[in-house]
Amino acid sequence: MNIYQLLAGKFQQAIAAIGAPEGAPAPLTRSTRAGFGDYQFNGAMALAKHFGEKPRDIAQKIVDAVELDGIASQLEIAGPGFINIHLDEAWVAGLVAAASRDPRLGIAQELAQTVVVDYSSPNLAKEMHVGHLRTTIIGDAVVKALEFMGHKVIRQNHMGDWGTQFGMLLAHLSDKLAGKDVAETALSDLEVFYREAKLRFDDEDGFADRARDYVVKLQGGDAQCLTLWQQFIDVSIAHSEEVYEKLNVSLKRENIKGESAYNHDLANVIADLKSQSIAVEDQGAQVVFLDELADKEGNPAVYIVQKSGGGYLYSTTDLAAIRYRAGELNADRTLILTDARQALHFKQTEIVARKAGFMSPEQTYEHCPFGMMLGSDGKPFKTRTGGTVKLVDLLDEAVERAESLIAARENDLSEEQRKEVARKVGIGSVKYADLSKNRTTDYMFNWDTMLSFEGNTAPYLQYAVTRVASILEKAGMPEVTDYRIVLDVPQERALAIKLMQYVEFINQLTSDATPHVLCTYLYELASAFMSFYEACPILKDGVAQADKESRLMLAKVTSQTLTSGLELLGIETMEKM
RNA sequence: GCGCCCGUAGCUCAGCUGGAUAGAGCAACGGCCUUCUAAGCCGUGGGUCGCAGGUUCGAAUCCUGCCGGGCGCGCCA
Repeated sequence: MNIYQLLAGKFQQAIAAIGAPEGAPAPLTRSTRAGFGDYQFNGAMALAKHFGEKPRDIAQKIVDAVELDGIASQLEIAGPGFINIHLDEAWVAGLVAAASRDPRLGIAQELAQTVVVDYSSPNLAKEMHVGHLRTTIIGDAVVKALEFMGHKVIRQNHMGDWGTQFGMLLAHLSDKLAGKDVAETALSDLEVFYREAKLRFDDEDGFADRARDYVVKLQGGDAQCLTLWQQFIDVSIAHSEEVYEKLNVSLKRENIKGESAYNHDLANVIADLKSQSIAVEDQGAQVVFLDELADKEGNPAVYIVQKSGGGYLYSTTDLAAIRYRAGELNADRTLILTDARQALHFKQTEIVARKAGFMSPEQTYEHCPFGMMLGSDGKPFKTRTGGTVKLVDLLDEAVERAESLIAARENDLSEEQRKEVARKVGIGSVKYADLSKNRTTDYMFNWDTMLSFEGNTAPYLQYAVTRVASILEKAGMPEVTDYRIVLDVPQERALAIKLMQYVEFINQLTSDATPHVLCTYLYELASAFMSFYEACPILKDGVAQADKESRLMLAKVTSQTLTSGLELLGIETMEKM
């Protein structure tokens, strides 16, 4: 059950019934203040203008027309014409009871769309670094939420496995091989290997030319080059899989659709663009002039699709990818998670793709940009010496820090349990700190804040889960699940309504690719539970049996909802901490 | 020069499809553990929503112009 959708539909009908014009806005929101009911309908003021009547009179007509018998216990008109909706407690109690018997918590799946999500996409020439964290975990939360809502999701890890840098790496690799295996030839540290190659590329006579030769041979399909390249890629992929494993991210090898996968189609893309006269030659290169993005003097923006030497660019690859996703995969939506600096590129790419008919008008292409991770000084996050921070190092440090914090606390965890809790808390903290912020802007990375175990953090939510788990374990939840739920105490009522709003936030997450809205919701839910926990004893002496049963059900649904939500975010929970 | 994003409490951040008295957390201060895990709960103080106009019944939210910061703009990805 989606309360918001239900109410929105009812009010749509109501304003239509009193003669509102088609398409008149029907603004419904969750109330911001306890005194204003649970939801509020704010459409009366605008309609009053249309009808030339007093807003409160219109509000009254809407109240008379809307059919909420058994759903709302009270509708009140307040202020200039707000309609405050107080939900009927028995009705809400019924919803909670139904949710408690349903693994999906009473949430219906939507009409399935096919959604391609392009995320993570590390450059295989180097190790994954902190810059890959956001795309990887935001993307993973988005795909999990989409799947939860019943959509067909195609994960695509658009790995950078095919650029000019590979010529450089292959040249360096072939020198170092001398009969040895690729894996043991310094690929254990990709970062060092890359630096060595880059150094030679920049300084060593003749090396750059050999590197370029390798690119040509590789793109031309030279068997020996491809073999070396494949071995290199394998080692590199194994490295990213290790990171995904640590991160509890669902990307698998079969989700890889790297740049190399489109190599065979790049010439076709150019030929197509030329035959449609979309791409034209300019200074030896093939370019598209975009009048849509012209400057004030009317100079069109220039979008290069093929270099003057005949080489292809990432624009070419992205166009091929669009054609594949829209054509072969029939994607209704394509979501691309990259940093905000590429916004212009994707805007241009979409314009060109649509001109060329690579996707139909109803298919969407959604670039979901995000800001950079900054250090406490407000500058890009770097190591003390100014180097790039490897993702594995960051994650290992998180676990270590969590471990020492746990060790300093009193608990009866075994050594093994403590390690496990430290891992879940450490990784969860890093992920949650990132996921809980609006992705569009840069954000400050701070160990102390994310691991402080207070406030809107992963540990707070994980702790809430253990508290519920502890009660449920002590109560030894019986099979009978048709307990009646009563919502007499304010904290019970607030918790119940919060529980039933889960789906509203998942919907927002999937439509906007914004996991932080789910984080905010889960934090509010956990807070509502904590307040309930303090105010409403469950297993203590003197609690009436009816209250005990009802509260146990509330606790159970809370546990399921928190666990489900954290699962979508890729954050692990535990029984004890 | 042009374009995109951002500016909200001391700090970190929500809120931005226009709605009532702008919210959290941290930090500060005051309460609550012989009772379901105090990694918690309850409470107090703290704001020219960068500035100035405009639109409207109503603006942190939409529009315009400034100021400040970040990023991007023909052969890297």
